[in-house]
Amino acid sequence: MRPTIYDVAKEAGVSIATVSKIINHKGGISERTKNNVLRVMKELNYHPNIMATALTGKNTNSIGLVLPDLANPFFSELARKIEDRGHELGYSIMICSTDYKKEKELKYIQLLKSKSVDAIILASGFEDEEVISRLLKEKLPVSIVAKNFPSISINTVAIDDFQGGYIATTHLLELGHTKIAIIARDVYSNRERMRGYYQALMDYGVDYKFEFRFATESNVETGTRMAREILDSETGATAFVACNDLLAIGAIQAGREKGFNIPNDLSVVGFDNTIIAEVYDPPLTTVSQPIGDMGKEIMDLTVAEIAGEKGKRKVILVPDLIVRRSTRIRVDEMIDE
Amino acid sequence: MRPTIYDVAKEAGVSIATVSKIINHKGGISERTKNNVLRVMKELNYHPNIMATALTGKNTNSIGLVLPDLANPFFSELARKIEDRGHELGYSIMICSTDYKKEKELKYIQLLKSKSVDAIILASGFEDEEVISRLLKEKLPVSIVAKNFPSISINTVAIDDFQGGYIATTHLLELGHTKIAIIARDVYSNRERMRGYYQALMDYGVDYKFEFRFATESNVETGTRMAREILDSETGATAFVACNDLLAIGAIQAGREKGFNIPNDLSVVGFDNTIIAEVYDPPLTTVSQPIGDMGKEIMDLTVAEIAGEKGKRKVILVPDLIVRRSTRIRVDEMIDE
DNA sequence: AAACATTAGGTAAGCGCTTACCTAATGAGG
DNA sequence: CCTCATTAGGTAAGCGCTTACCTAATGTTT
Repeated sequence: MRPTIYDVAKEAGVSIATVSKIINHKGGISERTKNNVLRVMKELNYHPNIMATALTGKNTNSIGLVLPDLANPFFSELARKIEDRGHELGYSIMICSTDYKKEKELKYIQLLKSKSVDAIILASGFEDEEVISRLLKEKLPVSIVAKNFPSISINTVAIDDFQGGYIATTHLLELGHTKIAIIARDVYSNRERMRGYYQALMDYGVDYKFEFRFATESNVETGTRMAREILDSETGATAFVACNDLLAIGAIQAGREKGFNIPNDLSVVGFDNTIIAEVYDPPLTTVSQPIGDMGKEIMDLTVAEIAGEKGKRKVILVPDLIVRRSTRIRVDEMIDE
Repeated sequence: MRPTIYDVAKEAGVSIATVSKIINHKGGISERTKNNVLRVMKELNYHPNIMATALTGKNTNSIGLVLPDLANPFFSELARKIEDRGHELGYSIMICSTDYKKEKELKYIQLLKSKSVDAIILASGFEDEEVISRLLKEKLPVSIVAKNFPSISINTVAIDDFQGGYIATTHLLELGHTKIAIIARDVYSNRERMRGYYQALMDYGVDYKFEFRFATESNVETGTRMAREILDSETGATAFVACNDLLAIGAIQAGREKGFNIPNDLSVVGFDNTIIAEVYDPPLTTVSQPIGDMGKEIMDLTVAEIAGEKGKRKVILVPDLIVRRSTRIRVDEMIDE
């Protein structure tokens, strides 16, 4: 069996209280005794039983992370950063993937609570504010990353989606495009990006309308399907802003189906700057969410809240446009003809 | 505060023992009492405190997963499957990324032990058998996925890497290639794949030699660098088998640098069939590890071991060649000239 | 109807740890 | 040399739960 505090106490010839005080760095113990006990702990390879510690009201040093899909590169990169910062700070992470299903969100939150995690980090997803606000009623610290609920007071790290949509669109606008379509899902962040997109269009005085429909999923096929519809329509498009890299790749594929060269005949900007954007051919121009910073920040905020620091904060990071080779100055159609 | 078993007992007018027996489906309780207690539990929204349960020697229903890098698509896809199957079976997963560092492996294993996980799943990595065999000394169930230690008796799910290397190479051979180079890292699985590669070359009687060096990392740049060296060398190559998709993409990029068309002038087969292979242009011909099956199998094996089923098993899955568009029949150089 | 088996439920110890409170020993102040 | 702080360490209760063992009240058997 694993050694317990009793084994250490007996071996060191002291009481368990003394051992406990040493473990917890409480005072009132002489250097001599302390060193001796420490030595015995080493010898026995003693490690406190976290369950027992947690039972007495202390923390479990574990944090739950609830996200839509761990297999999605954006979330796995984010999870990795959160994990790293968590470990630095002494916390382990339990990950749950919800597939954007409300019932799973509820189920996993319940599960994490019953595991006595010290806090829960919610990443994106969670269209339903009720889930959140119910959760907030309890004393359990909760924070949100990669998504912003403007109306809820909760530790948050997110990017400015509006600005992301704005800079993506502006980039295309400055390249001379006017027929710029957008592919987005019906979720908060995407809607914000669309607002940025419309704003940019307005600011540049371009009046482009196309028959917009929300994408239902975040994958390549959906992107292809959506882009194909737009390309086939009356209005057409010479550029796309896609609300994530997978959709962007779908759009590129739709363009290629039609024999377009990317970026010469069709420009596409993605979103998220996942490894896929980097690796794709052509490498994607994309709006980069600073995943590393987000992960670190949210972990720091969360741990601060666990530690009892009360002020809630919202950290809005600014997205960055990474210009690669999927976008290009628009060659005027007239010249071609 | 969260309600405890005492609250439920008092509210239902029974003793805590009765409540406990109901929770654990032990007999000796009348339907009437049982239903009443169940009702009270609902009302109070009671959930047993897992820490307390674990303290009395029962399981924590959590499993540690130690893998090299959660941000790597292969591992995040695998982790997702493991997570899903784990949740189905009632287990939560704690993930730790080691970056292939032995010290982190040790550290995280220790951490997971102190968290009282019911079992640990080791995914790939772990070049050092000693880490494993030391771990096996303890009663804690340990299993390995995506890697095989032939000499150690331990629950294992892996693919037949030798065969994977063999079919990748054979595919290229049958397309008429003879100058087939391989890009691999110095880890067990890659070495096995190389064995398969050499075997295939032998079986087809081709005698191609190039100056082989191990890749030091698994990323696109490294792949590019390795491929460039080979392409620039005296011997050259018309095809590559790369030991993962990222390296494969690197090789393709090296080819393109030289003005090669893929697959016309250079064929490349990857390994792992991650989302990147699917999404890349051209889509990668790659050896597919059945990630879903691996995840499910390893979880099942692990849970069986927790449940006390003793027979250890090694499940070797067969890899599958997914032919896409990064490989092509070799057009004879003579014709070109 | 006596003797016993069954059934339903309760009592209390113990899992490994923290902590409020207690005690003994040492040293300082007068 | 006595009193009182101070310091080093110990005692024991309690965190929420499980479980071996016990008791009381039924039902069965002859």
